Amino acid sequence: MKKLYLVDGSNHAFRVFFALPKMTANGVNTGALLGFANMLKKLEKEHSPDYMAVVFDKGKSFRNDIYPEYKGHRPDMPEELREQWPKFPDLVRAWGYPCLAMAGVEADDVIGTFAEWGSEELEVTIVSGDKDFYQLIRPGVRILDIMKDRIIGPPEVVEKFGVGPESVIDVLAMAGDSSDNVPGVSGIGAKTAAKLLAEFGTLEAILENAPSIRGKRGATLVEEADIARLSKRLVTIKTDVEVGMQLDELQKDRGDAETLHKLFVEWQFRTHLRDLLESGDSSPTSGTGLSSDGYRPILNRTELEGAVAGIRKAGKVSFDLETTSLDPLQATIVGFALCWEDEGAAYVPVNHTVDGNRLTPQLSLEEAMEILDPVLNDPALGKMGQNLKYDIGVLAANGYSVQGIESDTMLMDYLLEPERNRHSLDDLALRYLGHRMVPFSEVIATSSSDLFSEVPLDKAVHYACEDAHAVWKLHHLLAPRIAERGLTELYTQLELPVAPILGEMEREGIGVNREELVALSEEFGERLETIEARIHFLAGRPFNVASPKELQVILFEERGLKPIKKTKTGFSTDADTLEALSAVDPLPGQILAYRTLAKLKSTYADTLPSMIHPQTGRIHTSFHQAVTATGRLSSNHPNLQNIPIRGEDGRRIRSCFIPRPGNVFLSCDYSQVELRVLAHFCESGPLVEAFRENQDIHLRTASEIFGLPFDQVGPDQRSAAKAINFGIVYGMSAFRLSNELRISRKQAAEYLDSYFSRYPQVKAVQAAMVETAKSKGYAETLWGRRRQLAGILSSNARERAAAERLALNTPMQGTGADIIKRAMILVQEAIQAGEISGTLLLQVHDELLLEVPEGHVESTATKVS
DNA sequence: ACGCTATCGTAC
DNA sequence: GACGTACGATAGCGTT
Repeated sequence: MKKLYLVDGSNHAFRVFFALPKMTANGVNTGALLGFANMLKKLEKEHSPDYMAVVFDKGKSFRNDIYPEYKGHRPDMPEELREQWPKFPDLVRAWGYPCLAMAGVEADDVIGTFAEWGSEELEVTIVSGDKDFYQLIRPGVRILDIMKDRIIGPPEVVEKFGVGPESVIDVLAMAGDSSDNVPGVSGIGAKTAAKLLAEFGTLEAILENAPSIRGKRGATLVEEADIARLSKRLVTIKTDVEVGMQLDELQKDRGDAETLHKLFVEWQFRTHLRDLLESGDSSPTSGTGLSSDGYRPILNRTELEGAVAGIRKAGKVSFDLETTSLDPLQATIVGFALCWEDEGAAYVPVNHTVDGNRLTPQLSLEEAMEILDPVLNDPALGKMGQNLKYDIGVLAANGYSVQGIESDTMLMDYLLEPERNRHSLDDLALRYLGHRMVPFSEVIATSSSDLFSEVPLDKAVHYACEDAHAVWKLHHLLAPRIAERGLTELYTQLELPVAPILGEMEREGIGVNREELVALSEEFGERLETIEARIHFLAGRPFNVASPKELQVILFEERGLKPIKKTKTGFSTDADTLEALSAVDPLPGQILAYRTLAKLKSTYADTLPSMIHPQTGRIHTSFHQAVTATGRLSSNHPNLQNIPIRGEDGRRIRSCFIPRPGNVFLSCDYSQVELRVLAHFCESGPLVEAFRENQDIHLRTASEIFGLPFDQVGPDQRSAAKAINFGIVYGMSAFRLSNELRISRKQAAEYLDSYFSRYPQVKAVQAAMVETAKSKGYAETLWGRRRQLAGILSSNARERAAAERLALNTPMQGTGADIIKRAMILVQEAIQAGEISGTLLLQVHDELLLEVPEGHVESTATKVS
């Protein structure tokens, strides 16, 4: 039997809107549309309908004529959804399904009519979460709640209403419906209605026999008989609407792949785009995609010189290196992809091989660079790429330099949407160009080894040219958007210059004492064994101390300790909890000691030696410039931004980092950079004064809050003030402060009140930041770096509060990040100009670590600061 | 065997 | 529930 699916469009639009977090693409709300598209896809995939229609409501219906208050209590449609409303039919139609909305009736009635028609010869499924539809259930008609993956048939109806589908209307008529504002009979709910129906059979019979029903209920039924009959008319779904369509028209047509493609690009629906492009319905070159027509190899000097002439004429070029490794220190350059025009690109192989033998003909790296080097080093010729830090790094490792860096598409996308976690070229091409790039894995699969140098030349040309081509297109698409949003200075003066500096720091690496780390690992291992034995003894049996799950059993079941807080899956055993429990039991303290050592051993002492580069003998971290939502850098493999500093054993890890002989580490850090930023925003007041007069900032805060002169502030008061200062940066609540300081919530609230009364400018600045975020939809730093705040207008208080904290924190953390990036550029310029001696090694958010020749420390330190 | 999530802990 | 930004280790569970 063929299957007919009738989708309640309005119902799903609302449900997905509330179910999904708010989303925007280019400032336009798209969350509900994405949810709807996901629903359609799921329906197709899991149910493969033969016939289908999507039905929406359209204005008021005949029910408002018979009862003006019908659906009268409904709040207005949220603006974010209203904005998306007209686009649902566009989506459905482009997808290929019929989409209806009829004036005068509701979607329910149209669906009811189709269901009536179809029930004879088709298996009808009504896709909705609305219980009103239960009345239509019968053999051949069922309900699907696709969001809960639930199919509703007669048994489920009985479970919900206590009656079969044939009596659902009567139950609804008596019980009413508060969301639709159907009155029903006073004092009767679904339970009572079902009981009455069981006794009398139908609503009419109940109303006829109402005078004989004892008590208040009988009287009410007599009084409200007309209301019950009205309610019945309201809840009864019509099944005889003049829809002006035939059943066989409810079929999927070929759809409009081009429109669908356009919509998906506009709304940035990546997975749907990928599906669409993979299904082959839309030619990959259609729309804004990329054409591979003009991709060509360059195999000799004459052709490369021709290309250079083209580049000089164009004034700019996008380039991409193909290599054999992601590590610039190990990578062999295999070829150059170049693009200097809207259509077409070229690939210059320099180290391609066929089964290990050098391919002929092709230029050597030296020959190619003879011709390309003048281009790469001509500051007047703009160079653009994707993550140029890498390409420049590889060139640098091979002794070549690059000048005239004009654009990096990864950094552009990062400035446009810093909260995104993917800024890869594949992702950008899909989002902005609607183009699916050939994945590297697919290209490499055509080679006998996993080296790009072994990839057949035609495949290599296509892959490499596509990268350079996509960068060229993306640059021209995104550069105006950067300018529109006032991000040009941030982009050209901050992010672009920082990238090659990060590359240099990565290649420079940092020295470590391998033997010392290994010795520490051994020592920690022995101490861990001792502690573990003690823990097992105290627990009375052995168990996996590293398992929070097992630990929960030991602490909260076997030892009967009182849990302090919960996690998603059980009771928390985190450090705060263990510390609190250690007052009443010796075991938690030992667990804490175990955890601390285990962390130091596994994360640092064991791992760092394996990160030592085989060629340089140093550790080369990766700095990432397009990861954090605020503009900070991140570091991994290993993360050198979280090397321990607190605690004796932690400091021993840190001391394993060593400068080169004859050099010393010079660490230059900002003091309270984020509070300084806040002071800058405040313009005046005690915070500004404190920094101007170079006071101990926490001491000053304590003195203000507690109304004491500096010399009478106690250490506890200073640390309370310190906690508040930290809290200010994060947008902390009184609850959290009370936890932090182990004081009552009331006391904490008093501290905060006292703080804000002494620092009214801070209060005002914070209010202004939240206000700006609410009106603009994003937070911004002093230099205009933006972070979209999706939840800032949310009706969910918790989500909104979280967004408000981001609105406070992001400008401070982000401006701090901007400031130190600026410092990195200035320091690097000074080093290059010979004004200071030394090398930048690390950036740790508010700190720059340099390696400086002994004897130059003082002068360098002075100049850096 | 591998990948994902949860929990925990390190830094600023 | 309740303080922002990261990265990474281990456990434990589900999928291939």
